[in-house]
Amino acid sequence: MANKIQAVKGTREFYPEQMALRNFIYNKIRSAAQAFGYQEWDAPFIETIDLYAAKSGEELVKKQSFTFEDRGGDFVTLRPELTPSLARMIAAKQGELTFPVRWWSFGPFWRYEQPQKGRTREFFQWNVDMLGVNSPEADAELIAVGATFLRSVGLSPERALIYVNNRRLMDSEFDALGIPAEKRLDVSNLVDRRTKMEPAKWDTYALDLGLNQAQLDGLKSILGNYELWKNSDELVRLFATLEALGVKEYVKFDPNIMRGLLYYTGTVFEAFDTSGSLKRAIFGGGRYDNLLADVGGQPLSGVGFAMGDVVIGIILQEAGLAPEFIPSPAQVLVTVFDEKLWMQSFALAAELRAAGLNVMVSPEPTKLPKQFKFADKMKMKIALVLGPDEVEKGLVVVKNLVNGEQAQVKKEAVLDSIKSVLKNA
RNA sequence: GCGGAUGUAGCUCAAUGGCAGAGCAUCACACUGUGGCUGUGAGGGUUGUGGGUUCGAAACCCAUCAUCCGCCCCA
Repeated sequence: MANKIQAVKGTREFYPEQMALRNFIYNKIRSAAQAFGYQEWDAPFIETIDLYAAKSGEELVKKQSFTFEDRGGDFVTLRPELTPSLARMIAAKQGELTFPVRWWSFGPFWRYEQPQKGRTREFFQWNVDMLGVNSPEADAELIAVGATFLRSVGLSPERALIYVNNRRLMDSEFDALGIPAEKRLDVSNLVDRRTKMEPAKWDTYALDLGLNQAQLDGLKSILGNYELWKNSDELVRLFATLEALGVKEYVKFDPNIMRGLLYYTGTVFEAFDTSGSLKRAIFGGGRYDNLLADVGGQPLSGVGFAMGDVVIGIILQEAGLAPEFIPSPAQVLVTVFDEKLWMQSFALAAELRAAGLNVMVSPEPTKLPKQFKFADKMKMKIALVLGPDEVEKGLVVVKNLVNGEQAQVKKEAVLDSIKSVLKNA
């Protein structure tokens, strides 16, 4: 056991059961994105370190990404996020793309962080972006894509909500309090930490940052004011659009949602599970301006969000919303009676596959009970038996494994018999 | 990078210094043309690894590795 080579820390091993969940998520993601006309795309999994260093800061890249020197002496990074690649690819074809661009992607990402519940070093992430339009109505569409996904996996608004805020609104509120622009990053961090700290310590922290008591009281008043969105034309339009799009029940205004200051400039949003054991965001995103500035494109506004597969996977399992795992994609087993009749079973299976069925045949002439047990474990629906009696008369036994009923039918009628059993199963 | 917990059969876990066990799973048989249910039996262990204390260690001590949980961070 000690000599076994273990999987790299934080990587994922997808046994068929986990793979089924991943594919379930993928299929729901695809449906939600395509329902709004988004196109699937992807970028390289490996990029030069410079692509991230330019925007994200070198320390972040070196500490929290998988970076190594390739055989040619170049430093490359396993992609920790998709946005820089998106920016480059959009900029490269900015003159020929049809705007607004609506793109979505689902693929692997890597971050060199300490694994814990809901976080791994290797994960799959759904990215959805709309580029080339700057309007609250576009923001609402992205939120609606996310809400459509939540609804499609069975997460009701009682179970999951998308909290929305607006950076411009908060900036003007901070201005009104006399908080200088250079303190905004600190204040954003302060707001982000509010739920994690004890109130008294949070107050001290705020005063340490240089806020005066009046500003602190004003800040608390803002963060407790859930009607504040009415002061923002953008948010008023956003919520009107969400109502028209039929997803308003999934969305709540919350002045505590900040998402840092790195590149969000307008609407920001984060989805949370409201009743599970995980306090991590399901997905998050917002509006960003000047996405292409660092990669040499013309200014272009966009809105987008990202969702990792790990947190949503845990939530679906805890909520009992993960689909039942069906081990075998084949619903029909053609049993092998004995070595003499073995090839007849293979031939029958081939006929059935040609007719479009998924069919398995035992790869060895084992005892019938063993073959039936196998079919049972694989949750197969039908077993066929080709014994000496049947072969002699041109018959096949079709057994319904769900209710145990079986019948001898003519070989030509096997397909119809199977289809009728499957229809009723 | 920091802190806490846990490593015993394939899995979930007992055994608190004195013979390493149970349940589930696996396999066989009851049942040589039929799965699930039941019964009987069998196989399966360098107690994560290395060292130390002891007449004696799964247990106590040290180190190490791994996993989980949290902090930091979260592009």
